[in-house]
Amino acid sequence: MAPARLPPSSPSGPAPARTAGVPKRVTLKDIAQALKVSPATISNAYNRPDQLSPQLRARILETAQALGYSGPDPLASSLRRGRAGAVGVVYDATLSYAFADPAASLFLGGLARTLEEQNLGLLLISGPPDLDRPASLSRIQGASVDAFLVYSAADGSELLQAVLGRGLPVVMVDQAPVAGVAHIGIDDAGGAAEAARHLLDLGHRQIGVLCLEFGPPDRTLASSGQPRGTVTPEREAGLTYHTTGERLRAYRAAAQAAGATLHVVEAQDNTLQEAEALALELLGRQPQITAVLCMSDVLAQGALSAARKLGLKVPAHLSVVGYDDVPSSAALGLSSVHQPTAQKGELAGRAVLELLAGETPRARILPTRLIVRNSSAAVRREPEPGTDPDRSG
Amino acid sequence: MAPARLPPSSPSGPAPARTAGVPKRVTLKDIAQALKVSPATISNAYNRPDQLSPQLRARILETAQALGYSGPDPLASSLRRGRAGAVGVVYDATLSYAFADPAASLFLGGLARTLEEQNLGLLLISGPPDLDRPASLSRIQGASVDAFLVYSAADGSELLQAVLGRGLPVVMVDQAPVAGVAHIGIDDAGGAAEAARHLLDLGHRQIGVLCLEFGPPDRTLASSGQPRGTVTPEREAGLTYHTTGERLRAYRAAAQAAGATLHVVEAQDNTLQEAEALALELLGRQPQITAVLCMSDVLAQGALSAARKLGLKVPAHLSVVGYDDVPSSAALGLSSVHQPTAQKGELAGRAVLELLAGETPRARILPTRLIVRNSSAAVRREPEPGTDPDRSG
DNA sequence: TTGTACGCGTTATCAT
DNA sequence: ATGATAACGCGTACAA
Repeated sequence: MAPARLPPSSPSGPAPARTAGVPKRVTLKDIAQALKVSPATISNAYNRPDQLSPQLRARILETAQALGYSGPDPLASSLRRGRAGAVGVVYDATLSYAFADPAASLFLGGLARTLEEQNLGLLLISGPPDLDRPASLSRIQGASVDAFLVYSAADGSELLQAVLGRGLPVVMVDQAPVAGVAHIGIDDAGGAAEAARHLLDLGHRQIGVLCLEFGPPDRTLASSGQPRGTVTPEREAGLTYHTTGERLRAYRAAAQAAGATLHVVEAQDNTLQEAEALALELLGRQPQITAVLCMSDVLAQGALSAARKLGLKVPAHLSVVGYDDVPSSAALGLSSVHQPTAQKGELAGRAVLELLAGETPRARILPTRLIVRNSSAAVRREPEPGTDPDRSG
Repeated sequence: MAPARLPPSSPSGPAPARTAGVPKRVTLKDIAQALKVSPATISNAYNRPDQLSPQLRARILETAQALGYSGPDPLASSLRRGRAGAVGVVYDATLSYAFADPAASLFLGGLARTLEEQNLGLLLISGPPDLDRPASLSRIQGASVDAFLVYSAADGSELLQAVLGRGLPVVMVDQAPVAGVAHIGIDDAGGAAEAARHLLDLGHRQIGVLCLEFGPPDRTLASSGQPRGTVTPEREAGLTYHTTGERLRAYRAAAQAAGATLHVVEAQDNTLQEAEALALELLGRQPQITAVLCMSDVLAQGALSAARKLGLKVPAHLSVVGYDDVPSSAALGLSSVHQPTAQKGELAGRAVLELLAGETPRARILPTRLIVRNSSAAVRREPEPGTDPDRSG
């Protein structure tokens, strides 16, 4: 049967070639034959109009239209030229999660803007739908791209290996540096330390920490009797997400210096819903907590939501500090660590372009800084924290 | 000079072939020659392991590794197989704007999830960086894809024409239906009508409307003396974004039926910042407004932000209703029209898959429904609206 | 200004 | 289980 091709439904377009038995695809050669011209001339008509008499070119375009030929096949063209015209963007998580984070979107936007300049497309390649590694790997091996950009993959991830194995130019973003690979990142630790010190300076000493994922999901955890998000030593041993590690270590160092106690839980998904559930559980279990450090604004927004459900006023009863400073956080009055997310995307794009041009981009670490809004305040000096009737809500 | 290829920096990998003058790329044929085997066998070693003695396959993989061959070239493979392994996603706006909307992200996430099942990649193709139509068009013509998905393009957009011109399967989402083209959408008008009636039922009769873009930017507006966002008859004549049109007409019909007055402004960008600025201007100019209808939650969040800056309490002084019901809106307590955004993406993906399989997907219009939260309330019966001291802030 | 010839790297088919 | 051959659709020297 005919392949899944819709007829050109533009009312203006003439009908495609004659229906001669097999609906064979029209190619450049067909046009050449129809016009008794060389294929090269047809090619030139599309790619180098200056090599052609305008009139011949007009005739060519015309009969091409008439025969239903819509220009050189991009695939064949790419093969011949040796450039795919696209950059592969690899995430070590399902795309649906990637897209759930506004920060990721911002980054991709910046990246796209830069790559568009050179007419490069963005081929999105996500991590495992669940745990289907092989499928992801084959998607990497089969990607028609000129370069790769790896974003937030776990240290030593198979995806990373697969990408490196392709032997194409690679730029890594928000990852542990790998020797010989271009690299763009932010000052994760600096921002985290600033956030932690901010809360410590406000007098908080019992601080909850909502972490991003430590690493790929650990199935063994599901069966343990512990509440979701519990950070066991085993779990912490699998701390392979660079960003999570950097931030957590910085939180801890600051807390230790101030003699404060951290209550750390891990959000398996970077979603508002997950964060809300975790925060509810954590605050219920540890009512002495007066502040929450969050590794993303999405998590922080979940914490805000949990606070509201518990009847806790922010920042009077509970301080919340996020990370990323996504646009909606300004509207929410959320204190957060700002990072130049879109710029990070642009720089990553530049790095790709430089690599493609044979240059060697230098590694860049972008600055972070805390933006204080209305979600953080000095700890309340109460007679008996924990017996506050407000907290029973 | 050597092309922009990074050396395989994995410490375990052996060095790539000998450095014999030209760093010519190793191909399947090279492996075949090195092993004195047929190219077909090498191909089989990668694609059909069962057609091979395990030992021969092992030898092949081994020398491939030694020679720095990382498997069949995806481009050549695609050319030969006749499938590009990717779907082109076309936006009629810069990707950076596309990504700025959480709803768009959600949609893409759902889409990606579905396409991943068939190992199809997502090739993102955005509209003009500014007004550089030709570049966008060439990106469409040069995209190595098996199908296209067009999302929110203007009616009759050149991008749309270019896509249709490729003769590939096409799915359109959130667009005016085009005969013969698969189509997924939502009940834009129904949701908008519900939102409007909600405010009207609450007694609001002076309602601001923050619209999404009417169509591609109109340069002539910039020089006119009118405030940004003003909806002139000329501008409204260029109302080519289907979603905007559907929603606006529904708002108007409902308002007219209730004898209410609408104050319509157009946000040229779907961003919180733009919406905030527009809302500030609008509420300053028309203080009698008691409610704002917004065509997206991003715009609504901007309106909330503006209200705060004006010292207006929501919903006591001002009601705000959004559209899309993105995740963060729940945390903000924003009343909004919910649409099954992620599901829309999945269905769009299904439609693409069906088209690729030679089937004809049926058009689907997904339902919308208003979610009432805390940003909308009955209009205040005040002695003199407009003289309220609170509003002078 | 136009044509010729070849190669890009792979895979399907059919044979052995 | 393995091999030979012919496409796939196009771009580019180079020659005419």
